[in-house]
Amino acid sequence: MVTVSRTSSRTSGPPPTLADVAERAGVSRQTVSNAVNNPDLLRADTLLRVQQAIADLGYLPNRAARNLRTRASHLIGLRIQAAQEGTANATMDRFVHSLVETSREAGYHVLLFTGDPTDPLSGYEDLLRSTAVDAFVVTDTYLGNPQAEWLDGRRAPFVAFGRPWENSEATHAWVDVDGAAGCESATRHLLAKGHERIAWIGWRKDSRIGEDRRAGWHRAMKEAGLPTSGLASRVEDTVASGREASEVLLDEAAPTAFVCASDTLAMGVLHTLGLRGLRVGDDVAVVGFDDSQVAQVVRPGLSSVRQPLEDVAIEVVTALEGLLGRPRVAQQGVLLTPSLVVRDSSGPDRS
Amino acid sequence: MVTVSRTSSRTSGPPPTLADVAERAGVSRQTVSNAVNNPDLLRADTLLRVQQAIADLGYLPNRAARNLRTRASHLIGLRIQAAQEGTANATMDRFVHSLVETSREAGYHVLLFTGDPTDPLSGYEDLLRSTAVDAFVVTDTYLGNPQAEWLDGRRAPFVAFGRPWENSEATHAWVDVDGAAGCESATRHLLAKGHERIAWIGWRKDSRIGEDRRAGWHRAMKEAGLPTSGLASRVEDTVASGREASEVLLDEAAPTAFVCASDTLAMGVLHTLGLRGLRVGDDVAVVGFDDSQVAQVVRPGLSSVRQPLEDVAIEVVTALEGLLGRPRVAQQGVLLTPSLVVRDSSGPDRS
DNA sequence: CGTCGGACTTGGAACGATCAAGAGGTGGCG
DNA sequence: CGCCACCTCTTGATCGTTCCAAGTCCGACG
Repeated sequence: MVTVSRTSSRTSGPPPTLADVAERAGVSRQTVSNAVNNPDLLRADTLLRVQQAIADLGYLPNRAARNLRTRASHLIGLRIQAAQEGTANATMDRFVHSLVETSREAGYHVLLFTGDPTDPLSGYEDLLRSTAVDAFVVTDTYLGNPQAEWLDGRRAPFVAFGRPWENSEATHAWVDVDGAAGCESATRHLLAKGHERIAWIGWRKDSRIGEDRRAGWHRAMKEAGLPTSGLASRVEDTVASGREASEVLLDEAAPTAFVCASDTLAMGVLHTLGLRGLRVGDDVAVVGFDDSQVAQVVRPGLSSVRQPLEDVAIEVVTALEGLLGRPRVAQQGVLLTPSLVVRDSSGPDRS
Repeated sequence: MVTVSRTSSRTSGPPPTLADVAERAGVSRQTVSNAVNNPDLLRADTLLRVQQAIADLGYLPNRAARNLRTRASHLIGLRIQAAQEGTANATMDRFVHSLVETSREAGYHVLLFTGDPTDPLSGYEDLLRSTAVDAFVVTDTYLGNPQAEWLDGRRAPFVAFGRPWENSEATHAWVDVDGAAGCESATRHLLAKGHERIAWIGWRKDSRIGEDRRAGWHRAMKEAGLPTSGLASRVEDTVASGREASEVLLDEAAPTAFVCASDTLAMGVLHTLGLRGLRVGDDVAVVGFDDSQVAQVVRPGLSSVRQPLEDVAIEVVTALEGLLGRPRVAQQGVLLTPSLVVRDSSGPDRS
């Protein structure tokens, strides 16, 4: 088998530098630099000659040298959680993919790091002070984000995926998904099918995200003139909790449908229905949140609210470009609306 | 609220440099550098004085400068796939977490990048030539890996997660999980419960990984003196394929248990059993592969072969350290054994 | 015809760290 | 006493790029 070199036939020696290109093209270093960074400054024929030399040698600027001179790394730091096997993981995975893709188009790469789970700040500081990254994407805001305040104080550019719940006067850029709108549309979807007793299973009251999603369910019910009392349950985000909560609700409030704050909880509901011999969709409808892998492969398919993570990534990168570019373009908050993926667990229209 | 600065009370100005520390400690730049990189070279009292100055100023070496001088970035490149919603994603997610964690302990960070999905090489070249990363972790080896040959040709350090199936004389470092052993132990597990007609649902014949896993099932069956003919099916890795394959197998070969090459296929089997009113575990046992999120939350729980991804990450990083360290320590291949996670889909012992 | 302005190019310095080699002091040994 | 080895620390050069200010060339204009 013959291996064809992709760009140049040079045997692998030390990589070519700006000076090598300059010599070959018969110009100076600076001219080559301009050819790369400000092509407009060169006469057309000179530019062409330089570009040819660059192609011949397979030249690419040395990252470290450029970073040192320009005081920028073109890297974006993203802290990921310790591997907790949960739905949140898969969601984050989708987001990371989109972020990497979008960042690349903007000329940035994504650097992953971890930190002590109990300390929201660990990991950030070292990267910042060693000038390893230009900016951060902060996602771990589920329990407030001291990161925001701290990074702000350090004048470190960052964009948060997640609203500043605690501090409504926060001035940093953020992008978030309107969970309330998602649950509202899920509830409306069930109302349109003829359900009237729709229950909510969400997270404990100290979860701002959980309460936000619950508000969407509540709003839709009130607008339809339906009661909500006794129809809501707030528990841990586990399958077992979802199962237990749905058992209690079925016994005490006899709902015909469930809207859940997560697919994990929704799976718990499906377990309960299975145990009681109730048909999912036909007897009791269920809608989850996150459109996880699980929702897609379980039988019957689980209707679920899907976050537009690709769009979130795009907005995050746009905000980053605003923070890092010249001139600085400040951006406040962006709220995106999720969509509902309908599957069989929604059931048929009720006559 | 009072914000307490974590390390120093300096107002955020330009970050301190080696020279700043040197001046404060009353020594030269080089001495500070040695204090950081080769503390043994300093006299104890001098070292203490320098360390105090470092702490006072909150000094951290500038990454770009160090990278330029040492010709190393302390970054490891990892190419991730375009977001295909599949079980493989979640597996990769677990691996990425472990890799980031382990790399950090070895002084490396993980840089994510993407490439044209149809071109296994795209993305690698630019990072390599711009000296953005020191090495790669190659995971996308499911369809052979021309990457290995190409990177080898470039003398680019890399470690593959996945065996060089095509080229058994490949000399690069790799780490892989023994899928055959996993499926063998899954099959043995079912044999021990008293099953005799155990079917296999795997991937199409051109998948080396799929054939390897199948070999484990085959070996266990042969060792038990049981027939395998008519009990194997090879299909696409989708839930629907798993459902269809299991229907055919049940009709034509009446197996009492299934071993599957993936949780996705196993989910298809569960669907079939549900549709036919067969009790999972009690009537027909099922074992999947990957221990995905799905296996954990479905009811009844799906027994599954779990890859030791944390250990894979450790081995990968060890191999990388061998490649990048001084002296170079060559490492060939490492094969790790997965474990079986038993859940209710295994069913009770058959009398 | 001389000078001026604009377009383009050039050499030198700087970014902040490490490498290589040298300087100063102390002690041991012939 | 003198030489050398050793330990400790310092000095100058360097990595490859971009910034800065000065230089060259050309045609145009007074």
